[in-house]
Amino acid sequence: MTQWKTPPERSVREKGETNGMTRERNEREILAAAERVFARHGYRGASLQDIAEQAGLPKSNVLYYMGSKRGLYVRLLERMMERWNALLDDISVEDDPAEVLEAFIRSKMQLSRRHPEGSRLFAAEILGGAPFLQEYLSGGLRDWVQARARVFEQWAERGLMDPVDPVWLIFLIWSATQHYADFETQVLGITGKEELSDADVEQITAFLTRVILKGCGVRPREAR
Amino acid sequence: MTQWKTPPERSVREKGETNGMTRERNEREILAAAERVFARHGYRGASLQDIAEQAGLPKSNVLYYMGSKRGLYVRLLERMMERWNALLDDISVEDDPAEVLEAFIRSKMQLSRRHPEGSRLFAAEILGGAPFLQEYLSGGLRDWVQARARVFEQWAERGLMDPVDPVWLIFLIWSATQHYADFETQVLGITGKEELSDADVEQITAFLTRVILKGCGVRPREAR
DNA sequence: AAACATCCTGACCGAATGGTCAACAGCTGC
DNA sequence: GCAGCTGTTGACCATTCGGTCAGGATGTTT
Repeated sequence: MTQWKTPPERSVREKGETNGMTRERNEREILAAAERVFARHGYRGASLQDIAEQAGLPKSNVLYYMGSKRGLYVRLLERMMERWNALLDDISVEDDPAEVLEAFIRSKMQLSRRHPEGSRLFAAEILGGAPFLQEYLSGGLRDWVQARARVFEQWAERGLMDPVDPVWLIFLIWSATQHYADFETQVLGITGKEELSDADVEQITAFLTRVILKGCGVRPREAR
Repeated sequence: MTQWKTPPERSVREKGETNGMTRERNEREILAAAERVFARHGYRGASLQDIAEQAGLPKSNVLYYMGSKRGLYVRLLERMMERWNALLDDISVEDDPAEVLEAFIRSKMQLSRRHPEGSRLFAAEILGGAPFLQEYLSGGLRDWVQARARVFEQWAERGLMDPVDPVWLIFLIWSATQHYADFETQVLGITGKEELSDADVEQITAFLTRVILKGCGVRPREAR
């Protein structure tokens, strides 16, 4: 006969909660905890035990909701890709380069700031050779980059900016903004700050905008 | 009585090799394999079994040389820090900003290119909250950054460059160059290349130098 | 050739891993 | 009030983890 422990003192579900509410709350809690753990330790290094503890649930419950470690991870990646795809969705040659570039830098910076764990999760996936995202990188994201690169080139032809390689420019903006999420620990350690305030972020955004726009010969609107 | 397997077909050591040679060769092999695996999967996600297989040795042998997983990891980090510290070792206010910034960008780019695994290992450590490097970040590296920031500020005072925040400038250069090691998978996926050639790297270096120097108002020597 | 140090490695260990399952509890619709 | 989903969870499993160790193999020294 199996020896059972004493029954649990309390269920995780709040007393008056409906089923749907419980699911929603627990899933949210699990996804948040998992994003932290996967971002910090990568796919292999993350453990369901750790995720479960941070979500305040038993490990079995995490598997009940998410099915498997792999499924949970993929779901997090997809959520992050959606956020990314919403960025700078429509630009055209008719737009003002200064406005578009500043909007790009600003919204990318906000993505890093609003979802630092997601940004780091993405970074960890790439560092590990992007086993789950390779298709996306050479597919959807590639098209995204190429389309915007085209617009940059046309701006250059019209003399609105220097004829720099547009793909390297996109990578430059990407890396500079991504850095503040991925390397937050380093930035804080070196600056001696405890956290980056809204004012800090605004200052960094202004710095990046100024240097990058000037660096590729884009004149701010009012200067034309 | 313990049941022994058939004796090994061949020892790892080559037949005529002296002891010292063996140690050197095996340690080199282990460090290279470990750098790859730690970079890809982070500290927790890396397994000694995996490292041992990639080094072509039994797991016990890895532990014989390196003592422990932790020790191996720390040794790799220290090796990478040495490489980093050798960068841009001495600059002064009297130097030419254009020369120094270009040298900084170029040497940092080469570090990413020559030691991509080491760069990624470093990135993974930071992503994980820098449990082994926190002290270094808020100590030695902080001083390194502050010292160079001082010089940048003095250049700005002398009108040799725009009065931009020097720390954000260092981070910009850092992130832009680091990106090509850490996100190599992404860069290759998006550009559709199989690998970055020397010519590609030269082109990127020139692009970054041009944009960043122009962006913070540094005139190349010949233009003064 | 004997004595000694270094090198090598399979067997083994306790702990932790992702995942399954059966038993139970609570809300929901009839 | 009762049947049937939905939610909950401890026990359990095979595998892998980092690490230890004994004992054999090889190289070096005398």
